[in-house]
Amino acid sequence: MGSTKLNIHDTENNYLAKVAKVFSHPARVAIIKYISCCESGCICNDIVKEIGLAQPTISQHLSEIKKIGLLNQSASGKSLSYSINTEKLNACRRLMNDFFVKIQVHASA
Amino acid sequence: MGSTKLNIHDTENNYLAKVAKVFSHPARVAIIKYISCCESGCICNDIVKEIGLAQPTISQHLSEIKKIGLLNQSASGKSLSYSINTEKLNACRRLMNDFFVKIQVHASA
DNA sequence: AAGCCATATCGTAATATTGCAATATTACTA
DNA sequence: TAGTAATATTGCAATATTACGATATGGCTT
Repeated sequence: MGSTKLNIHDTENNYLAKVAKVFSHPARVAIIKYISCCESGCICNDIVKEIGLAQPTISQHLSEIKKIGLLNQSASGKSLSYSINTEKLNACRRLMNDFFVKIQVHASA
Repeated sequence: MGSTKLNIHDTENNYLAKVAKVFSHPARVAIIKYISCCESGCICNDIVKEIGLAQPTISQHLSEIKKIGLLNQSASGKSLSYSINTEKLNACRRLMNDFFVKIQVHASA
């Protein structure tokens, strides 16, 4: 008991929930915003300074965001540089928006 | 320790995370879809039969969805009838979409 | 009023998430 | 190659979430 019963739901619903979960924590929202604002990539260490959480915590959140493929990562000297994978972001935007639109259409029928 | 540090994030990020959280569980996604498909309101008991989770679990999920104002509720005989608050749904859609668009624009700049 | 049906709430067990200190790893630099 | 800076991983404590049985509540029906 206690864990989400993924098996009783269809793949589509599970995936939408998985994507939404990435945006369901304010630190991750802030991290994504911050990365998007950095011209030509964002140094990981700067995120730690910006957000106000400990380095391991940021690292953990970054890995959650990476799991759905939303980040490009590249080495930049001894640091890592992150940037938004805009294609994936667009896919997320469409996924969520299509969901809302579908609900709206059905609800208004 | 352990709990989300809401106070270090701004209201906007906290609210977006709160909204996204509603859609971050497949059962809630399924419930919202199901309600939207029912012509003129959806009997709560039918949701229980449809989704395959126990009645108290559905009730709990419904209350999470209600918390952001996404549901209209009305008595219908001895049952409750739920329907989607389409205005609120639209607001959620815009909130998420504007967020994605803003990220996209910044990331591509 | 007694019984029944639908929903909510309570209590609790199982699991997941959040956050951080300590430590490991990786990569540059002197 | 030793030292250092940046990031990841590990381990763990605190809290939150998910799920459900038991029970309470509220409204029909007879």
